[in-house]
Amino acid sequence: MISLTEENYLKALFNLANNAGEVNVNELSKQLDIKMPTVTSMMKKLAEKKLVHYESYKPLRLTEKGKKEAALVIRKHRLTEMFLVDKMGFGWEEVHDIAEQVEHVRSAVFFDKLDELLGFPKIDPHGAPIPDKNGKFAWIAYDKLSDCHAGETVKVSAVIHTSSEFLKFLNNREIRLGTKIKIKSVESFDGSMIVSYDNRPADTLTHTVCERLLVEKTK
Amino acid sequence: MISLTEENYLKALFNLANNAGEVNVNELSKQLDIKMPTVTSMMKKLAEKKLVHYESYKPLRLTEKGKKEAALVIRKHRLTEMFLVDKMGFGWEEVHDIAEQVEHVRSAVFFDKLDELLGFPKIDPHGAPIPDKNGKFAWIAYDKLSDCHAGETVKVSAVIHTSSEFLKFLNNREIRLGTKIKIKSVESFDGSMIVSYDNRPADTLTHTVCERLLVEKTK
DNA sequence: ACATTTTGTTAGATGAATCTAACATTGTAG
DNA sequence: CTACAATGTTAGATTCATCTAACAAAATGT
Repeated sequence: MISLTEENYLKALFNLANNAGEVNVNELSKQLDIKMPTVTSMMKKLAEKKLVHYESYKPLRLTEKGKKEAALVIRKHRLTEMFLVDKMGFGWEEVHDIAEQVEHVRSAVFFDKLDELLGFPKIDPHGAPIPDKNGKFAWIAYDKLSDCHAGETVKVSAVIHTSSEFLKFLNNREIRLGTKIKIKSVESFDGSMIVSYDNRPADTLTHTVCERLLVEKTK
Repeated sequence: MISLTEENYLKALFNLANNAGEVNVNELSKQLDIKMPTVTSMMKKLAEKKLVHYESYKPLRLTEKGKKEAALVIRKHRLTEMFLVDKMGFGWEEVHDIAEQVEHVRSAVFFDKLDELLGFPKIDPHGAPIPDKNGKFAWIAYDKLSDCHAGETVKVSAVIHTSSEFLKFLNNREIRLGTKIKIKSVESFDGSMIVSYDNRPADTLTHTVCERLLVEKTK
C-alpha cells in the first residue's frame, strides 16, 4: 500500500525527472517544500519498497515499478482535472489544487467512471497526456513555441507550468488549446515573439511565455 | 484547522448521538474501529478545541461548535453522494465508501459547485437531509414503517442504515425512494409485514427491514 | 589546488494517531 | 450488598512524517 505522502513524492519525482530520469534531493525538497533530511529518509523508505533507486550522494531515479505507480497517480490527477473542466464547468486555471486533493481518493470504480463519462480522454485540459490503466503514456512530440521561427503558423497543443497565474494570463490573452498562432517576428536579443491569432491585434509574447507553450506546426 | 481524523470522530459522534445528544466512549470506539484509550485521548484533544464536552466517565457530547463542524462534514458527504448518483450514474448502494473519501477534500469552491450543479438539493440519495452552509439541518419528521399499521398506504421517503448489503436487498425488491407501499397485514409475534407495491405480488418484509424504512403516510 | 558554497546525510527530537497492559470506576445480577 | 462484568482511564510504546543541528561529500571559482 502506498500512502498519500508517498504518492506525492512519486508524482514529484516523475514530474521533475530530466531526460536521464534523474532528480536531485535538493530539487525534490524544494518542489515539495519539505526539508532535505526528510526527503533522504523517505527515499530510503521508497527504496525499501522498490519504488526508487537510491545510493548516497547519487541522483534519485524511479524504478519501473515506481514509474508505474507515479503514472497511476498522475492518471487520477489528470482524469480529475478533465472532469472538473468538461463536466463541472471549472476553468483550466482552477482545477490543479482541487485535483491535488481528489487524486488521493482510493476507489478504482470512481476513476473508471470518470474515465468512461469523459469518453476515455487521451489528454487533460492543459494538453498533457493521461496515462492508461497500466501507467503507459501516449507521448506526443510537440515543439516549444520558443523553438519556432518567424513566418510559421502553429497550433497551441499544451501548456507547461500549469500555475493558476500563468493560465489566467493566457485567459486574458484569449489563448487556449487549439489557438492558431502566426509568428510575425522574433526578437533575437530576448527571444520574445510578435504574434497574431484570432483576428486580434498583433501582440508580444515574452520568451518565458513562449517556452511554456507547446505547439504543433500547421502546414 | 480540523484534521481528517478529527473530522471522522466528529461525524461519528454526530451520527451516534441519542435524543440527549450523548455518546459512550465504547460505542464510538466500536463505530470507528479504534481502541477505547485512543478514543479517550482524542476526546481530550477535541475538548481542548472546544468541539466536545468531556468529563471523565461521563457520556460524550458535541459542543455547538462541534455540531456545526460535524454538520459541515456531513454536508460534504451527502452532497458528494448526491452527485455520484444523480450526475455520475452510480447506484445508491455504491456511493457511501466513495463519499467517505471525497468528503475530506478541502475546497469550498468544489462543494459549492457540486451544490449548484445539483440545484441545491435538500436530501441525499438515501433521503437524509443535507445541512446548509451554516450546518443547519432541515429535519423532516418521518415515521418508521415498523410503526405503521395494516391498511395504511405509505411512501418510502428515506432509509436508515445505508449499508451496501441492505441497499442491494432493496434493489432486489425494487424498493426505492418514492415507492408507495400498501400494508396488507402485520404479524404481531415478530413485527413482519405483508405488503404490496408497484403491482408486484404481495411480499413479506421483516421487522428489521421495516425499522430501517422511513415513510410518509399518504391520504 | 585549495577554500568556499552547495548539496546531501546522520543523529536525535517532536507531534499526531495509534496500540497494549494495567488499573479504576460504574453498572448489574444474584 | 457484594462480586463480577462492562466500561473508561492512565501509562508507556510504536509508527509515520516531519523538523533542527551538526557533519560529510561534491561542485565551483579564483
